[in-house]
Amino acid sequence: MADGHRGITPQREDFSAWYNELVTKAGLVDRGPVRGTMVIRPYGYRIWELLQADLDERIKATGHQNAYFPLLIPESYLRREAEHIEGFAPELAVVTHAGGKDLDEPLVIRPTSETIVGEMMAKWISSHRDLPLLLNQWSNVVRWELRPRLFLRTTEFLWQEGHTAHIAADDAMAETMLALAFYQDLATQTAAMSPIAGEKTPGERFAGAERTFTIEAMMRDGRALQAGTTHFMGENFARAFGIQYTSSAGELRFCNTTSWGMSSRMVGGVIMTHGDDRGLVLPPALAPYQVVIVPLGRGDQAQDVLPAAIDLAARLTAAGVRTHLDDREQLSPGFKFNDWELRGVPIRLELGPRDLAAGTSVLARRLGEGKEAVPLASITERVVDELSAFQDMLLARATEFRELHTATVDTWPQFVAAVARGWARAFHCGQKACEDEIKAETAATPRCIPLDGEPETGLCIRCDLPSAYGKRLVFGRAY
RNA sequence: CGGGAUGUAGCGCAGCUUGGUUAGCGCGCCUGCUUUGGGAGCAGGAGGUCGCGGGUUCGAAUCCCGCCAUCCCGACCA
Repeated sequence: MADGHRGITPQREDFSAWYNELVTKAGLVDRGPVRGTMVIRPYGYRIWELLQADLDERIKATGHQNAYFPLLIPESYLRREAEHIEGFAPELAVVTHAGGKDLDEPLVIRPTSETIVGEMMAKWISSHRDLPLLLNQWSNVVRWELRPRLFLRTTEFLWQEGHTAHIAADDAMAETMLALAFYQDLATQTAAMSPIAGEKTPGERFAGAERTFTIEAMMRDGRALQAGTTHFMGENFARAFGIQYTSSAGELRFCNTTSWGMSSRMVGGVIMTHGDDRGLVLPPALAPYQVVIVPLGRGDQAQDVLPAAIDLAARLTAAGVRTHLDDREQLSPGFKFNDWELRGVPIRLELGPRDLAAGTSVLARRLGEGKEAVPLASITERVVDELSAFQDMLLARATEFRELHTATVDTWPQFVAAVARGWARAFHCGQKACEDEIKAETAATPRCIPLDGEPETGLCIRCDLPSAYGKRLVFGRAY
């Protein structure tokens, strides 16, 4: 039935409306009572947990340890690093009243934890033997952003922040690149996104960092999403917080530090990378349910079908497949099909009297046409193969989409056209003022200096000065 | 902070211009019966301080003043 209230606004009609309707209708989130806050519902939180588990494993496997630092930070800490406070001051939430009285010193709700981690590192590090110190924390942070968007930029968000201290700048740089690889691998292998890894231009750097790196993913509206970021701080924070060690030669030296983060924004990235007009499309590695079984038939028929469905679910679960049996009696099969398509389940299995008689189950993929009857005897192997193929297909599709919407350009009109529908690879002079002009005219910003870009020189796409980075930059409109 | 819009049942909306009995509709929810291979049908039922505060009036969801909140588009940003 074509009841207008069902379904969601098509992407082409209004991408933002599509996104907002989808995240709520698919049961991922609800809005919180405070502006810009969101309640992450079980289905959405499970996706986050799967991302979290995957990344946490990568972090621990490389010698990092999890710790937890306090939510409240003395305001004075933030002021220790000049650029840092300047960058974050406008978006801080500050507690000025507690325990029934005004506080002597206001407490900042962490927007990020460099300062308090730095303070503690200074206490814990005294010798070169204490280095490197490799820490990570999973936490929430609060930033009073001007323009919230569900998952992409919420007032409070969940993330992971790595903080490390090293002897040599080289070591800290290697760490910065290692963390970038975590994100690139997570995004590619697990989220089936196809981001470009690269360095931020000086104008886009993290407040207080010497160098900032990023992975930039392309959403289906052609815009860019920063999906993970790593920072080489040099000695900036070490000097601000007194993070010093005595070297083997007996000299007192400052550490080189790094920080790096991946947030719940990534969930929004997954949605906008793969979703379509029917709803979510989840990569199997992140799908709360990889397979949903819809039993068909009722009454006497159900007496045969339901036990068979339960058995099928058990076999799939035993094979390591996250399986859900949709045994809701009051809902019709058609409703369930649409519901699970909205919720992005990669594979649906239908099991009814006709299937039981034939010894099969009908398999339907979230993308692609048609259904197929699969023998029950070999179904677990088949499902495992299908999930793997689905995961690969999504990555290939995301990569193809990104390439199709990225143009290498050498003239301003080409540039304008390219960033209107996707990304442009172009030369830039490196001047901040020139970046600003480009942004004012096209809404596009330099997303990154791609790591894998070919060495090349040319003239700035905007002002014709010589290129500053020895290769083309990726430009795009960003979230 | 600039521009635009909206606040009426869990959700989506109508009613407001031209004030007037118990404030409606669709979806959802509850009960019963019938249904179930692509968003089921019928019958009955529950659910509302009409965002908040003033004002005008015999009478305000409706008119006037003020306030608050949220959403969308920009600037800021993971």
